[in-house]
Amino acid sequence: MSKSTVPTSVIRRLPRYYRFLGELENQGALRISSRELSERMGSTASQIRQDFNCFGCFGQQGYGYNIKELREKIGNILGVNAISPMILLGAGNLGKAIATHIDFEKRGCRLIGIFDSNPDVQGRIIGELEVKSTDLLEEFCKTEKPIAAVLCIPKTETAAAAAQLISYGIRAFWNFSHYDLKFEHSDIIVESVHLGDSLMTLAFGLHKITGESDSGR
Amino acid sequence: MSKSTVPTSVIRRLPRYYRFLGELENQGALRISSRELSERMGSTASQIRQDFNCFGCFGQQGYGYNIKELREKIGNILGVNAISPMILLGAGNLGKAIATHIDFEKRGCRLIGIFDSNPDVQGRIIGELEVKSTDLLEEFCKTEKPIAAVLCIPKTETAAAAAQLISYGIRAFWNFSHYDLKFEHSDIIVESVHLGDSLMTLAFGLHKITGESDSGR
DNA sequence: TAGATTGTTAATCGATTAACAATC
DNA sequence: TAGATTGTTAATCGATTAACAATC
Repeated sequence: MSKSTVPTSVIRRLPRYYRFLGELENQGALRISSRELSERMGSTASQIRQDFNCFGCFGQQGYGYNIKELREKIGNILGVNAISPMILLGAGNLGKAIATHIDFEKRGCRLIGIFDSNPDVQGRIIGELEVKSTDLLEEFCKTEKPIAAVLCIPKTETAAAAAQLISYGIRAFWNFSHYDLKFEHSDIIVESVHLGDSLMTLAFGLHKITGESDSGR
Repeated sequence: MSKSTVPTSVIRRLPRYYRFLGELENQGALRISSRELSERMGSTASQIRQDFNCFGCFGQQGYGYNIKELREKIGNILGVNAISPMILLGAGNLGKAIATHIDFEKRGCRLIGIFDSNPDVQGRIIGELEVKSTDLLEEFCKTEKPIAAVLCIPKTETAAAAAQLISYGIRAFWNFSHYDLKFEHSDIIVESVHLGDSLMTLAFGLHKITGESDSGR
């Protein structure tokens, strides 16, 4: 029975809590206080307690938090056990890397199909999946009912592909294309990873270090 | 002569402005008002004017902003012309994808070396670079003086590798490992891309859609 | 019980939005 | 000039931090 709406800022921190708690559990730790966790994670004890309280009372006064229990609860909130079937579009370098590098199962997802419009890559095996033609998408979605799609396709194709996928029942996108997906009046979920923007942010920092010479005044 | 300190929230929006302005320029548009840009980008005109004013006065009352000029100015702030030499560690699936998929040059960076500790991948060509042994790192850094490093290495190796690289003169990291790099008392720049966390955030949204059945009560 | 640490309210801080005078 | 739109200040909103009573 979660509080009405949990702020996105809190939700974005949950996977990180989950990771840190996992490590602590592996190290054999049983309990942790918000203060100690805050020191390890570089945040404040106050924020940690506030965050957890969005979902109910996980701790015990005078004791702290039970690591195993807390981790499980956060896992349940994130839905790591409610596996969602996903497909991936675009078996280029990036698509291949995502498909092989990410442990979908650990994160509440399962990759059940990979598609590419390029006949040259169709038929190749990535992980345990054979790359299929995008012509088979509609039929596949009808029978296998994936709920989300990873988009590793060029910017120019993204809008059309997303629209098509929605008509096939896809409700969420993990978007790696440089196109800014937006669906104003619908409940489609979009999680975008703009690698180019991320690198530019880094470049800005570098520029500040190095470029004390230029500066157009 | 930029204002004392620009908030990170603003800096993170700059690459996106840069992208949208690039598209407008390609479409042949000459000027744009903060209102029109806000509608295209899904933000507010107020925010756009505030953001730009962190760096000085880019527009003209009654007219709006000159697209070409504005884009150039943002590009200069981001440092897209002040090329920083970078190296990449870890030529696995992800490292290979980053090296080939990202246009570093467009974003103020140049990839000048790829390194991997695994002899099996050493010697392979990725893009235009040959994967080198990590044994050659120190010597390479001495002569080529890269300033930043992309980390596509396993979590367990990240802390040690980062410390080593800093001793070789590296000042910034584009971190794809699942390890949370932190350098409390130094001016090292870290831009982390936690793909796993990103997927989990998506999974949370999916869980909310699908999992109306369970919910611990 | 006394000490520790939570849950929760209140205070602060920063970021976003609104408003409007300045000005092209 | 009149209309449009910025630059900038003020108001609002949300998120973070501090404080402390509740309680294990």
